[in-house]
Amino acid sequence: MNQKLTEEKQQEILETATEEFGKKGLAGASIRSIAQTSGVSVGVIYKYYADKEDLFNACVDHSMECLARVLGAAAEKATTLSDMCECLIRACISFAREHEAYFKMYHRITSAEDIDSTEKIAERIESGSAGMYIDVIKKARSKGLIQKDNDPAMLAFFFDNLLMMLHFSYSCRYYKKRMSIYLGEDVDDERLTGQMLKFLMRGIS
Amino acid sequence: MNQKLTEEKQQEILETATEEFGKKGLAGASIRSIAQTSGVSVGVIYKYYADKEDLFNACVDHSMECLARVLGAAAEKATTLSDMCECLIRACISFAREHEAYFKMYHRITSAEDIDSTEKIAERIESGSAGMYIDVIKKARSKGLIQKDNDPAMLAFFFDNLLMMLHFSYSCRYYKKRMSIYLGEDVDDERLTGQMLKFLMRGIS
Amino acid sequence: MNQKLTEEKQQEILETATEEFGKKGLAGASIRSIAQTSGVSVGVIYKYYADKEDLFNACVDHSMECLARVLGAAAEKATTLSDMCECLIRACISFAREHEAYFKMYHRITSAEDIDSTEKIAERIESGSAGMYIDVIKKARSKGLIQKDNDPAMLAFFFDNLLMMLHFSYSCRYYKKRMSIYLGEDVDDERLTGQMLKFLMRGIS
Amino acid sequence: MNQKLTEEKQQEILETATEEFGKKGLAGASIRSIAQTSGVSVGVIYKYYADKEDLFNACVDHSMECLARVLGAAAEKATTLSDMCECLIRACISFAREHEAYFKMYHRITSAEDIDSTEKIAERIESGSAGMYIDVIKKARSKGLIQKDNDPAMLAFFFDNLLMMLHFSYSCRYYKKRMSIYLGEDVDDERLTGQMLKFLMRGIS
DNA sequence: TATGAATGAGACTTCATTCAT
DNA sequence: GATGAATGAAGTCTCATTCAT
Repeated sequence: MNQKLTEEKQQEILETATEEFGKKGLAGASIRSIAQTSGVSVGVIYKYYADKEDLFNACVDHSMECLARVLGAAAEKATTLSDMCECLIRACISFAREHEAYFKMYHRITSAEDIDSTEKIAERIESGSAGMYIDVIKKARSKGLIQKDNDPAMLAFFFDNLLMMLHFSYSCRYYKKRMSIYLGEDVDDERLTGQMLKFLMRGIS
Repeated sequence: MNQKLTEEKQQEILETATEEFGKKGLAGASIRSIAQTSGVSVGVIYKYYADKEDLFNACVDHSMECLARVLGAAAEKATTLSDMCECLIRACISFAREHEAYFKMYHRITSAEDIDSTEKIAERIESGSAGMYIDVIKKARSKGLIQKDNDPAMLAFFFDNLLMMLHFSYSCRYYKKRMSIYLGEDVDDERLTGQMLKFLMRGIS
Repeated sequence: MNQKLTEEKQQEILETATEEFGKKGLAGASIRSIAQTSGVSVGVIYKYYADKEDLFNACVDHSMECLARVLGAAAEKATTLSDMCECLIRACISFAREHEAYFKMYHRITSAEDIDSTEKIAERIESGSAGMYIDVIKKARSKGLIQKDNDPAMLAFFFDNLLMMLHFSYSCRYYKKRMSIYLGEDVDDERLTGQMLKFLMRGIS
Repeated sequence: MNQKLTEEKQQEILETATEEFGKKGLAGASIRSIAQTSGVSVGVIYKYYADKEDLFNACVDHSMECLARVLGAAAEKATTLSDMCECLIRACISFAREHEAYFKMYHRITSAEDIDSTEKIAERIESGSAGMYIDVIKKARSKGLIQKDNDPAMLAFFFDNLLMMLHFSYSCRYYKKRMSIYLGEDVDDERLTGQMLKFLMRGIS
């Protein structure tokens, strides 16, 4: 079996690791467990990644790329502010449902308190969407759709805050439970989308 | 050095542990490090807490009690919906600034994916505020301040979502950085409070 | 309660400790547990005994004194060899039944492999009975009750070996079970005494 | 140094551990010390054994197998009762001299007072020889070599008791010293064998 | 090149012993 | 003198990382 790792195997390692890190965090995850679940030897992981943290970072990158791709696509195909919001909400919900692991990973990143690169990672992940949201809102404001006394950056911030809580609510155990406390056990996605959209659009404009 | 532990020393252990757990999580934190930072021996921690997890839980309880006390007080002294929102926002910001550790701890709780008690903890922590927010909003709706087609539970959910992101933005490294990307390096609390209040009140009513 | 320990309390500590050491051995026993069971503080034990080993030794001494007293008394009141054997067998059985702890302690002593004083303790404990048994047998031999080609020391050795196995069989878990494998669950002491006496007397003479 | 453990190294661990457990007991023995003495890392021991107790049990099994093999062989090649006794005595002495550690281990087992499996272990170890000895004696009795008023089980019990004391006297420190008190410093094995055989055969028949 | 056994630092935890009260 | 909380060395065990095969 001394064959080079296939591309798929590498992906599998990454997915498995993302799952494990998302579930147990950097400290709690076990390299051996990741290797076993992926069906590779421990050694091979160290051929591709310098150490545990390196693998963790790779998982972060992988998750964030996927996430950005999906949300970016959702935002692009929209024409109006309202449209964009709706697309993003829907994308969030369906993607979070399907790819819990990525959002769990995202949540892990947000709790990295003792890693030096936290700020750099935040910069890398958040700048894009922040800029985009602010731009869209600025344009809407210049069109008179938004009152002048509202700060576009603030609005974008609040908007993204709601979006973040939304995807965590659909992917992380604690937030799932919390949502069920507020909205009951079986949330009607369609209804939630409608209510959130209304809340958002009223809040922005 | 065999002096009985003073009440303060016990508090110090709890605070130090909260800090460490907030920073590194349950798995990443080290009892020895907590003991050293608190200036006590390792053994004494096991006099007061059965094991690492027990200490972790004590930190959770301690943090959540403080948090509930402060936010509860803020909510109680308000009379109108708008008042309550403002008080809560202000309380959030000032408390998060002063007690980062408690909110970091809160954030740790929300990332517990592999602990069976996660749902129970969520229940314990979130039920109170959820009920209260929903009640207040229901009353406002029955007074005609809120349109009938809005679901009070949804509104409360969105409201609390914004509040959560607010305190994390003032206490957790990642979220701090993220806020600065949106709002610049030195956020004007007063201005943020005003903008958020407006956003919120428009969204709700 | 700052009163001097009564004589009874001291005895209680000794008995409790003997029980614990007999059950768990020197390494496995816990000073705190002994203190708690005796109803005294840990500190007081260290007033009377320098350390754990010192307490262990005191328990050894205590057990061996009791044992020697009982067996000595049994041997003394006998006049003939056969009489002495019977008295010793009976004393062994009844004493082992009533004072398991002392014999467990005895068994612990025999398994002390890494203590320097093992040989000294053996000397102290075994010399007396060895001398006595050999003397009695020598006398019997000079009376012509025993054939000349038998070595009194050897006979005494075999005799005491059987006696040791007898008391362990009545006090230690392993040996109890072992005896039940040979003799069935409920051993008839009277019958055992009779058979052993016959075996012994035949063997000796 | 990351060489795969050879079969011999594994045996060495087992032997070293047997030695250490025999000397200090389960509680007193140290895994680290066993590892060091064996010249392996601590971790490797946990590769082969789940925990300390598992290693202890492996040592018990190993010792008992060896012991059973040797004594079994000794018993088998004998044809008469007297022959068997002589063979067993000789096997006991020479094996105990050469493999003190196994008998120390045996002695440890007999002092396990607080382990629930004590009875099961006793069953496993003692049943075989008990059955065999009783059988042999029954046959001898049916041939008229033994008087009818003797209980074969009792005789077998006394016989094995003497055998046990014999091997402990040749392997355990305390019993070694005790034997020297009875028989002098340098015991003549040949003479002891002869005397014991006579004592035994007289006692039985 | 892939493997996975071996390594050993370091984690949690216990408990004999001390000593301020 | 008695107490029992505090100490901290030492134990068991885990797991990231290495490296001979």
